[in-house]
Amino acid sequence: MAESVYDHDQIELKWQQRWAANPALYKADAASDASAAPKYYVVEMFPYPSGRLHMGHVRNYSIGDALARYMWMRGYNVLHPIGWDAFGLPAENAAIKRNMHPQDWTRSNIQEMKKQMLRMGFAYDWATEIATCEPDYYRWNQWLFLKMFERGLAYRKKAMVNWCPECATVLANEQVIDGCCWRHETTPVEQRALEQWFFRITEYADELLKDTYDKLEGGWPERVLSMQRNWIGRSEGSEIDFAIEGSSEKIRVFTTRVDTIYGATCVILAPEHPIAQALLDDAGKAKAKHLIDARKQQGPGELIKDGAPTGHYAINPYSGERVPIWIGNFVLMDYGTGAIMAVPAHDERDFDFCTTFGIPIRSVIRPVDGALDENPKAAFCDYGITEKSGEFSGLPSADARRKMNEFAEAKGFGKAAITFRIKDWGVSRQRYWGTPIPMIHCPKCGLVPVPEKDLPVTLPYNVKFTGRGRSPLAEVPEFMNVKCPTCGADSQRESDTMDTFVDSSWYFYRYCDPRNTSAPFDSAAVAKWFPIDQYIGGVTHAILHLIYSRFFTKVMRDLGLITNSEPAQNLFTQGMVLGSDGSAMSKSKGNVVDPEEMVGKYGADTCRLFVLFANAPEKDMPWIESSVGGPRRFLERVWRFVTRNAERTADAEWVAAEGSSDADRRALRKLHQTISKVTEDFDNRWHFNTSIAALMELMNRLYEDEASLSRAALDQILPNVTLLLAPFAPFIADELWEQLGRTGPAFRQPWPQWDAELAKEDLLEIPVQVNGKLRAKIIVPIGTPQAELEKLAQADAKIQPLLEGKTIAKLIVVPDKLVNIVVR
RNA sequence: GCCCGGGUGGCGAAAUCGGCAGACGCAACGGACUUAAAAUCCGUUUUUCCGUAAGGAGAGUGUGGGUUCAAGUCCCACCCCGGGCACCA
Repeated sequence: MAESVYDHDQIELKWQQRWAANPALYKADAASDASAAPKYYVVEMFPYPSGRLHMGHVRNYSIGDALARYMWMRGYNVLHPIGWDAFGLPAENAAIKRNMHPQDWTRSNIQEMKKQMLRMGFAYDWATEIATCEPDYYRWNQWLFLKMFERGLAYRKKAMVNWCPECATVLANEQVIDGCCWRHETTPVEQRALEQWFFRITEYADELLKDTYDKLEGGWPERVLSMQRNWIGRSEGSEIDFAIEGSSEKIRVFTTRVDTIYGATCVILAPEHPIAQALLDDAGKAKAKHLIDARKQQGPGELIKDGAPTGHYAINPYSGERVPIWIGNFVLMDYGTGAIMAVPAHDERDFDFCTTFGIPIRSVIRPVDGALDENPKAAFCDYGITEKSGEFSGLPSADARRKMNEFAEAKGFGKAAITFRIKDWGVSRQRYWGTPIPMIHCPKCGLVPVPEKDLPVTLPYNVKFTGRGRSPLAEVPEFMNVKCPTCGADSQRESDTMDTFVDSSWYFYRYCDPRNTSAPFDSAAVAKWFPIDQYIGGVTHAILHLIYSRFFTKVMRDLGLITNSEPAQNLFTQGMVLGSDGSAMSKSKGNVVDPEEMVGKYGADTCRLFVLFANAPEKDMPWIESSVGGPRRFLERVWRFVTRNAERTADAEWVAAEGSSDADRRALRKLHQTISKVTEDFDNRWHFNTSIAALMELMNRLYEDEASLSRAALDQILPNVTLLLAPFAPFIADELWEQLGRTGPAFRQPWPQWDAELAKEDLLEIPVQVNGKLRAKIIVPIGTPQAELEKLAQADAKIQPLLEGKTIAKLIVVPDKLVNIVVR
């Protein structure tokens, strides 16, 4: 075979067809006897089927694919599935804006994206493909919902939603832009209270937090863990009851600084607090409503503190003091108890609020080594020593907190308490394109779950999408009208659908048993594959998806469905792909690059190599298309080298060089060093940019000595180069493999082994420093002993003059590394 | 404000455990090949100064200090950029 031209289209289309003809190619081995290969379960976060693959996907899936192929070559039994996160708002927006049915739109997008993925050559087992919008998947969302309802983990309560008065509809958070509706940019969004469904994730808050330390540390990126810990936001403090003067009701406040309670000069309620609503007159209620709506419209960080007195008073249970009760916009209803005691002397926010409204400031904590500041200009928030605190005076903050908690408990007006920042997960969406919540509202029996045998509750197809009014499902009588399963009375279905994060919270379990019609999955099938060995996705999901799926795992464990407590042993978060302007690629910025264009021009192999070569995968990747020539030229060089050397025998020049063992030695040494380098990159840190750089170095070396390489050396070099390339550029690898006369897919060959002896350099260049400055280099055999290095370094022609007339104070010799002579 | 990342040539980046800073690639320039161009192959490319040259001397990883024989790497303080959270009591 002679050198030929690298024609990516011809090669890649040929292999795409061959692979498609063999669907078992990327199938995991179902056999589970002890002698079988060890399992490896690698999952990349499944995409939302927008219709087009974007560069972020290409990056994510190229990383995962390289890993999957490598693990196959290392002899593992690899499960590498893919699916579609197919429910969601964009489908509905498309319906409103372009009059396309969400289901048709979604299904055709899936077909389109699947085509693109096949073109990229990703090694997925398509037999496991799932789409969350199909009833055979979402029925198990409903089934899990019912199980959670049975256990009290799914419940209903009133909650605020964004409401656009113009559309007369509920808006998702992402449809609210600067406090206004996405379709009416001058209409402020209002807050309305609706009965909605929640998952009791707070029940698992402690375990979710604890396992970030006990189970995930080491396997998950530290920054993801720290984001989750902040999100869970565990906080130790006290709950204290303030009696309301002239009422039997009490206001319960949460504070982390009960030691400052003698400095409390008012109690502040969230405007929506039920007690506030009871205490306020009509004018006060109007003010409260104003505070609530205004808060939503203000961007984060710019809320100006506002509030009003209720005209009522509360009694400090420690001091017996009478303090005014206020409402304040900075007090959050859904954190703690929705009420605080304001201690302006020792809390910045309270200081701010109280100075605005002329509420007194009283210091009760002094610095450990200072005096009490009676007229503070700012809040003193550090721990210190209590003063003016009755019987608790003179104690360090920590002791005061403990004693005061004990006191409150003994007297029955309070206790030590732990509060979490994380809230129960609101799963109701007033939307069409999601999983119907399997509940029935019966006028007689109340809330009745849909019996399991009636699942799935399927989405009706004929629905009008006006973008107005309540949930679209509520307008479909055939869907809504149903007999109560308990008493048979005319009833209404729940018209809300589930948050799409429900779909993605357990999809990787379904992959293990994707066509099961009698359960979400077979427990034994899951036990075989879980936990996921490697989960890969964007850091954008660091909190929501990754905490919800951890929650689901714990719930499913407690339901007896699975035995693992965490879904993924290892998590890898890749960086974003940035546009040429350095900001995230987005349609609105117009800096999006379509992978398909690039694949057309350069081929999928080049495209994959390009995204992996640009930089380390966990870092954000700036998009500089002009550098794509590098990876492309590299593949061309590999192609030419392998094709023209595959059968080279009768070349006179070459025959003459047959004895040239130096070239062989150098080439083989580089080959084995490269195998070692690429293997280490896979095993330790996935810096594929350096793996590919190493392959490029190898090619450069091979070109240099090409004419002198022996047949024997080439017979070792050519197949190994091909195999080293296989995880990154599967098309060219399979083609070259075939051209080398081999059979079977390249990614199923054993991964090349390196020979440490062959990889070893025999001569080393050792830098010689004088006083830390590089002055000379000596060439020595590897392993030259310390004494010998000392002698050689001092004898060097460049070093000697520098030593003349000086005394050697110190001689540092690191064998095979460097010599440093310290002179005086 | 708090919590994470990060700052290295004209550009993307390497430097994995404190040991030769700039591997690999892009762009640029030069050479070979060619009637010519493209492609390809080979070479140069951090920077300043001295030298006709071979070569030599110095500086250099955001800034300022420190530890060390030796610092991009460790410590302290600060500046800038990106991301997350943001009145969480």
